[in-house]
Amino acid sequence: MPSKDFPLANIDCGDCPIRHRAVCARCEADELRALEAIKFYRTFEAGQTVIWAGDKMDFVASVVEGIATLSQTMEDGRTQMVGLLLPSDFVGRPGRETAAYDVTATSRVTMCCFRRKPFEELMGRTPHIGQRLLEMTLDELDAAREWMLLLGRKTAREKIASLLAIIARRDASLKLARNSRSIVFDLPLRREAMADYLGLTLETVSRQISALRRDGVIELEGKRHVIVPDMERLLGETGDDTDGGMFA
Amino acid sequence: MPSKDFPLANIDCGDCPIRHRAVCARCEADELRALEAIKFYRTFEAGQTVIWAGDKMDFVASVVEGIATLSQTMEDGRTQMVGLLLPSDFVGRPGRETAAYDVTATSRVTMCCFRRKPFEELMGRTPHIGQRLLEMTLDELDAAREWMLLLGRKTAREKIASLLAIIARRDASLKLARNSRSIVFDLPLRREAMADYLGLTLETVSRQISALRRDGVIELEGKRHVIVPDMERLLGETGDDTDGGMFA
DNA sequence: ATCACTTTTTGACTTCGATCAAGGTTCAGG
DNA sequence: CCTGAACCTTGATCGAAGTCAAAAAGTGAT
Repeated sequence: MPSKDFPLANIDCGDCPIRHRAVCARCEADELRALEAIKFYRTFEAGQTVIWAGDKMDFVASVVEGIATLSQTMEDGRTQMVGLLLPSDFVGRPGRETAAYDVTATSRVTMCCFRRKPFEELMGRTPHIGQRLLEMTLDELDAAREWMLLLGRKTAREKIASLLAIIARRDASLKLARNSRSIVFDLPLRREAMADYLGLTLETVSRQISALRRDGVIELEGKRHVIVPDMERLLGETGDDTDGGMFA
Repeated sequence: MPSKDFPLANIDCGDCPIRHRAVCARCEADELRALEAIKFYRTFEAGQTVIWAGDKMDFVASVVEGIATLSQTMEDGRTQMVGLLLPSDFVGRPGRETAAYDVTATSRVTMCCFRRKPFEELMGRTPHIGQRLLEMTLDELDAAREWMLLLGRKTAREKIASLLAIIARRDASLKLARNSRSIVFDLPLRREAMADYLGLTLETVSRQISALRRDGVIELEGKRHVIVPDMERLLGETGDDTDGGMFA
């Protein structure tokens, strides 16, 4: 979950890692060379598991393109998604050998990986990388806590509206499509993945999306393409404080 | 939420900040002097609000004694606890002016506060403080994600069992009370606070505690004093993976 | 275009936890 | 010891979301 100050629009990872949120910005030339030396790219197909919880993970990585999810599964199969990884998000934890969660590619995903040990050494020599990572981690913690409120206290309808609002906000590139107020975007997740994210069943997700459509809060073209005629209206359905304006 | 490697037993904040998890361990004499210069203590009575979400917060702090909670409230009054602050836990975010959550003292709480600006400067000069804070933040993120699984996918009974297990684990000092297998501890929260933590109502919390008592999973002396005759049994009720042994 | 497959929608029914409403405990202070 | 307030328990009922089942819509390969 990225911080609000680094919307996707700012990211262009074609020149990775220079533009990476985690490690760019204040890096000097020799640090960039050091990063270049330990990086490599990996691509995963849609549906492919990037790594299983408990596996040894000898790299940390940054999502360059595509969408991946972090999730936990109980023995009996119940699963809860605990993070959505969008381009520029960071995966893996310096100082930890094994992955704590399953990481799955939702679409075709390219990651820029850094070998863990050398990355940790570089972090030790370069304080601002650690500082940046701290900021990002604190942002993720805030996002996780906002999600706890959603999971613990919101109704199914509010959960769906919140998810749509979050996707709309992150998919800032499409904000101005069509004219004036309308916001248009594609759902990057299947109904089942949405359910895993929201702590619901896929049937309930489907029903609530249908209900929001019936009530005119959203329009659908196909199953994935969403049109929000009035963003304020959608935000009103989230149960969140609307003043302060996330879209201000 | 503290890391597992720093159980409460290791903490003795009488000599704060030397023994603080966040800032101790590797500090040199002059850093300790710098910390001494910017610290002050504050005490809050049970039930008192330490700080409201949105308030200006010009310090960061470490809990020395007592228990406080972090929580979010929606306009209509629904509230969700998002963190439990036990002794040695850190509150406040370097680089942020305003509090993101309500902080409330559950019991009488003493905090060791550091003025934020000088603390941030010290952090800039002393990389290992930032590193330690990153480790702690990552631990909190893991705890938050574990909590997301609980909120999204566990039944009321599993939620209660999980909370009891967590409290039992943190209250390590009392593990060996009585003989052999029994574990004994006091609940640091009222039923309503437990409900806010678990995403339930207080009635459901009460009912499920009664059910666990009826089924012999726990015994109660008064409302707060809990005896767990067989920890494995309780862990079996949490829905979590039991192998790997959190109590190993 | 057709077939096989996955994903989504919708319907009927059930269930878990919320809600509403009494009572019961515990404990501090008179 | 009594009283009031805060906290907890239990019961009856209700409703939101889960479960089970089937049909519809989309997708991709031949």
